[in-house]
Amino acid sequence: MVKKTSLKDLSLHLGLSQTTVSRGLADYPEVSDSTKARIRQAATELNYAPSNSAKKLAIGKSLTIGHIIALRDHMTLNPFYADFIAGAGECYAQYGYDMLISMVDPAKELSTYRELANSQKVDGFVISEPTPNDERISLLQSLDIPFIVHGRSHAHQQDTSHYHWLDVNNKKGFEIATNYLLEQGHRDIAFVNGLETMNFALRRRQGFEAAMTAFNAPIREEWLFSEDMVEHRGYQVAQTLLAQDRKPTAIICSSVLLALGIHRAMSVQGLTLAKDISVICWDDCLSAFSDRSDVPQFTAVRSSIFEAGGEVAALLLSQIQQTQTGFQSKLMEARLVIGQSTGRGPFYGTS
Amino acid sequence: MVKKTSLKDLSLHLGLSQTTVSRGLADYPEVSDSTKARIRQAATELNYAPSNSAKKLAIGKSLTIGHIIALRDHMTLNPFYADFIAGAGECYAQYGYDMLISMVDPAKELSTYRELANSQKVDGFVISEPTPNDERISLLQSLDIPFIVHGRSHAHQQDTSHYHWLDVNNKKGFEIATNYLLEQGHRDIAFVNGLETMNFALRRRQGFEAAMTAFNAPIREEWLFSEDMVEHRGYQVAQTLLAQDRKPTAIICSSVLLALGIHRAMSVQGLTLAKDISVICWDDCLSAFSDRSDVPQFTAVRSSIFEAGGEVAALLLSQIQQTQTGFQSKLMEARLVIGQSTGRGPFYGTS
DNA sequence: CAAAAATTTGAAAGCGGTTTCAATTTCTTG
DNA sequence: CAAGAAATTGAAACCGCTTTCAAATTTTTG
Repeated sequence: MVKKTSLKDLSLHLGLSQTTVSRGLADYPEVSDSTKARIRQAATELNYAPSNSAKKLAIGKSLTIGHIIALRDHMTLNPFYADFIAGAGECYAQYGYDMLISMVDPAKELSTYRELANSQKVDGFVISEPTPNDERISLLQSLDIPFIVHGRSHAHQQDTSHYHWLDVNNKKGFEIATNYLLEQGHRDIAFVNGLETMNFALRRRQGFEAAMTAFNAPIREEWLFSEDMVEHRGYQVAQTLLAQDRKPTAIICSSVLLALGIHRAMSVQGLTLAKDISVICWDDCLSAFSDRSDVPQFTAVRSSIFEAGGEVAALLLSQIQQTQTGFQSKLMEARLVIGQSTGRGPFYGTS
Repeated sequence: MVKKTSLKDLSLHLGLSQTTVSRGLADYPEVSDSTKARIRQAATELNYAPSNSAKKLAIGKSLTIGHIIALRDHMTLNPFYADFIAGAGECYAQYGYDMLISMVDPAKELSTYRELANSQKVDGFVISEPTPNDERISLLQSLDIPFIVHGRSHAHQQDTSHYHWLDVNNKKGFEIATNYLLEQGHRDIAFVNGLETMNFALRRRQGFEAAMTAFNAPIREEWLFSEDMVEHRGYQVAQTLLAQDRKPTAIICSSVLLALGIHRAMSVQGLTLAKDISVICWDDCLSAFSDRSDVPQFTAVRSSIFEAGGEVAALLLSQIQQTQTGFQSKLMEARLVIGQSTGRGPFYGTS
């Protein structure tokens, strides 16, 4: 391997001081345009590339954001998280930041945060999937390192002034969806939620219940589900629902995968989407699952998790770069997109 | 924020030289046990954490592996890649390495490799989804930086001595699968492959054809498909197949998503897996799609892409750490796991 | 017990940038 | 044209760690 050219080499070659060369490359105003030009040319000629670690050491920052992922018993990255990271990564690249991803044993999760922060490997963190009363939040607060949470932690719910977050309006999203079904004449609506240990699922349920209650539509306990959001579970839940005497005329569910499973169960029974049962799902716009057709298969409440990743990153970076910034958190709105999976219900035009 | 304790602070506090403290912390043999103990205690007391960038600068390595992901028109991370990364990340963590993920515009892909290598942000790269005659390979070779390819690039096919790779035996995997179907008495076998612009898909096709030919079973052109591996495409292809007069008795396909789509199309027509049509798919054991039941839904050729990620990482690290290592590439074998989607065909027991 | 060997410790020179503060050169202006 | 202002450039300190080479101390040995 050829010896790398350092700033010193470059300055020697140019007959300038390291100072000037450094400034020239960083486009400082006090360097004359002519020398800047010379410097730049020499830099490309000698194929100069600044050493990252030297720079980091000098400026005392890492220009790196950390994402720590706890791998619970080899359960790997879920596809939601992958999209989220992709969105964030795109933003980092734009601002010249790097993304450090650390896969760790859950037992070592907290110590990894501590280590990355102390060794200054990262300038900030993104926390995903906050749990109720998340320990990571208090840890990072005590370490006094910038971070942002994607979603909200229960405990800190009322007092949001203590940490930055970005969340999507889960409640409103499903409130709108439920209202749409109600307006279309549905009353018997089943709700297949994600696991309600997670904050977003709770909020979605609140949205559903708020809409139903406001409309005076009955909520049937046996039509409420809190499931792992995978195809298989959707299939099973739908089987259960379809085996009952009284079947719902509409189902609202928390993920496209669940919707696919529900659809499969319907197909097996010869039932058709929209005509027999209307289905609305929450769609995180995952690249892997989106059908790119003009009229989407499923009517859905959409909120791109990729975009969310980008927003989270942008918020965090602005927090890091500005010395004194006002408190910034952000609630994104999801939007209802009508697809082919919903139709009119028996009470259409009644109200 | 409290001022971080540096090595100097620590040595001053201990009344020792930085040299000794540094050695003590790194567990060098020439430091006496008693001083080591003192050093360690003081380190924890003062909450000392070494600066990463200082270390990197001193040793001239980054202890970081780069994964560069080109985001083609906002198409985000595919779930395969996410699992792969998770596997690799776990390995890196074990060896004290970090993983740097860079999402870039495809136009900037090559320059990003160059920049990361030159600025010494990374000590090596993992290349995924090699294309025929991949430019990245020649670039990294010329940059003289360690790297490993997951999969193989066409051009370098015969001459594999030029770069390290890890691949799964795609050909043999589907050869075995096809043989299984043939033994079970199937002859009319359709093949729904991934896009055959990709090397792995080509190899799978070779496996299919080899088995069919060896068995003297006819290959029907109109039963060969090369598709995007998404649920929707599986559905459509199956619809086409099921609309023909002569239907296959078995379908072999390149992904679980395709299999799900095929299954959906069958359900719509009232057809049952195994009984009416047998389906075998390639299963990358993605955490998101695996059904955790004892008897899996689909008979499949399995090869964990998570594991592959780990192996790739391990191979690369050993390459980096050993000064002089023999050439190491690795071919992993996939294994056939019988599930509920296959049954006997019309020619069972004939041969 | 002195000399040689082994064990510990330390001073100082990097690693490759950034940045402060001073020095030099060039440009204005009375 | 000399003096002051403005524009450029540079010397050297510093970021925090590793490592070479020398020095000091302790142990072993004849």
